[in-house]
Amino acid sequence: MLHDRLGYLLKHAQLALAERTAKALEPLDINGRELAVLSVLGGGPPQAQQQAAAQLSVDRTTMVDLIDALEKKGLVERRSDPADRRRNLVHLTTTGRQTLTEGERLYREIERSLLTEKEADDLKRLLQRLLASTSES
Amino acid sequence: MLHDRLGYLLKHAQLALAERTAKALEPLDINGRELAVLSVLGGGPPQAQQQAAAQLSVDRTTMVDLIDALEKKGLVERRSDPADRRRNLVHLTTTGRQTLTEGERLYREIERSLLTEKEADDLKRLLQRLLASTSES
DNA sequence: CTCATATCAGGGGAACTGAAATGT
DNA sequence: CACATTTCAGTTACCCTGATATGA
Repeated sequence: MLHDRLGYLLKHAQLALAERTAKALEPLDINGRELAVLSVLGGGPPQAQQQAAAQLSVDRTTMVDLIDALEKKGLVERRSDPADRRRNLVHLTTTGRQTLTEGERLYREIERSLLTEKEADDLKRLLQRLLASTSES
Repeated sequence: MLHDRLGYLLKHAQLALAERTAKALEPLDINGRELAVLSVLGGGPPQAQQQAAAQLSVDRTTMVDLIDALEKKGLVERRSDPADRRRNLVHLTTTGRQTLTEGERLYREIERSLLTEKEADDLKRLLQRLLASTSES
């Protein structure tokens, strides 16, 4: 049976969740990836792009485009780091912070509507196991 | 915490597994997607392309390219259905069948090396739950 | 005429490589 | 000089839309 395959299930679960998330975030004019970027940037002091990229495991050049899009929407601002002017510290604007807060709320709502809390915890634990397992060997 | 997010975990677990699978299947000159196609085609009587595409949830035009690649490698053959000449019934060649058997063996080996049997079962069950949940609402 | 199947041309979005510009 | 950060140009792989040819 095909639906027994981990590869198939992972791919389609990811696609379905991404689509669902995109639809829910439409009113905020962002998608799930952009929310994740906002989340990383808003979680602490402003970071350089590459640091944020590393946390999200996205390519440095992909991060340029992501920040471009968020900046165009007025959600973040690049400001060159006075201590090291090679770096752009990415700050959230006031709107960006509001969008982050509301987006996180909507995202949590989606997760809760799809799985029980225990199921979600179990699933995350197993996925982390799988990730660790693939990366170590 | 970012690594708490289902979206992140699903995406990266899927990528990591696909990469791992591709590497393991390299000796057979196929990747995980192609193995999945062989698996669907080899699981019963020869099917038309669109039927196979539906089972894999891939686009009909994507299936054309997938079959093209497998045919070029000598693993499958298109033969027009005598009963309905619009259709191409896709047959596995002898080599294709051997590749499928060996590929399935390697794939099961990967799954077993990453997770215990119980973990894999739990994970698959939860992913199926998630998929069902996203598609119904 | 209608519908179904397969194919092809083209485009969008994501991700990467390699090189350049700038600064430490 | 070597190295780090960002940016850009170009490429690749993937999946889709829309049109066409063929046949039921």
